Amino acid sequence: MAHEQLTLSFQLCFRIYALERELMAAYRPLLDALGLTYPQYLTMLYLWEHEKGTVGQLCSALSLDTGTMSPLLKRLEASGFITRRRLRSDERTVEVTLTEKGRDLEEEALSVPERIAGCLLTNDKEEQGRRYDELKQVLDQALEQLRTSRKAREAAAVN
Amino acid sequence: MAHEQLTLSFQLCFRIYALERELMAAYRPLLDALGLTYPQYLTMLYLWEHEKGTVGQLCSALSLDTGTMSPLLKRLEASGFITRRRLRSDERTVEVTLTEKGRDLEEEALSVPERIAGCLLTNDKEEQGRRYDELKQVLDQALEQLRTSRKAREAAAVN
DNA sequence: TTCTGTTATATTGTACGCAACCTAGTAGCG
DNA sequence: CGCTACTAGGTTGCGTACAATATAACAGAA
Repeated sequence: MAHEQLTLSFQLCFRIYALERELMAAYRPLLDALGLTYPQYLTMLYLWEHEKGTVGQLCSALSLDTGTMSPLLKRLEASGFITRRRLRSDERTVEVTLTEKGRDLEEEALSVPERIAGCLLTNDKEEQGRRYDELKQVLDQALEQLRTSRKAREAAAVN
Repeated sequence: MAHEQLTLSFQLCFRIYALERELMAAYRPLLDALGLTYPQYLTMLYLWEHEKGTVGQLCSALSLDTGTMSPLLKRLEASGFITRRRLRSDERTVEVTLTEKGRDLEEEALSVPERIAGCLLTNDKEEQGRRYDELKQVLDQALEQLRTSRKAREAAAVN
């Protein structure tokens, strides 16, 4: 029966789709308090670690298109967390830098990861470790598999 | 160090976020051929199984807002896959039904799940079973955990 | 130097996803 | 019947995502 075929991969894919949205719902109240969205938060995490970066580096770090990143950075700039300026050495590339306000935000964001870990894993600190490893490994396998087959598709499309 | 704290839950969350987009990228070429997006495909899956349903039932089945579902259904109607009409018994509720064209689409969509399974898991049929169970279980645990803590948050917000 | 191809980013258009709000229809109660 | 509360969907506004296209700057060859 057709529905047998459906259930296997459908069950996984729908769970991944649902999990992502449920996770965003967990982040939302925490990030709202900081005035950030999740992709903006990821951008700030990158900048808190590296202090600055080009648009291309940010796109590649978050696997995002310039069509997503470009307006996102404009909004972060409008919020006063970053500044953007073209490099004199190469006027094509735009360098993003933290402002004082952006740097200060890191302190407020310090509690976010732990609070999310509580939502996503469990409150039992001991159990957290086990689940963390398991989840991470399984997610990595799936990601790796998808990326591999995407590359295969893209290579095939050229021929 | 702050980055120790960050890495734990960040590593998981970013993987979930990335995995969802990578999965959508795998579906995209397959669904493009059918003239569907992934949420539209999920809607059609529901209708292929149940033949019809109210907007509320679809929202609840896919965990989507009316703000998402309502325009999505309009687009499916514009594509000729479904029709919408208000029930005479209760003029508030809108019933969605497959058209002939919508029903016919199921046949074309039959190969999608298997092809996705190949991208997401592996081509080795035997290995697929193991990975499937593992992934499903881990995703369910995470989903369950997030939903539980969301309900706790919402209950706390009332008080 | 000029032409050509490439690179880095920006813009446009379409479709989610969700919060907040709106509206019409229904139900219950006096 | 008239009032109120509730329910089912729809609308608006904002922020992603991403394909497709555009633009300006750079780099290398003729």
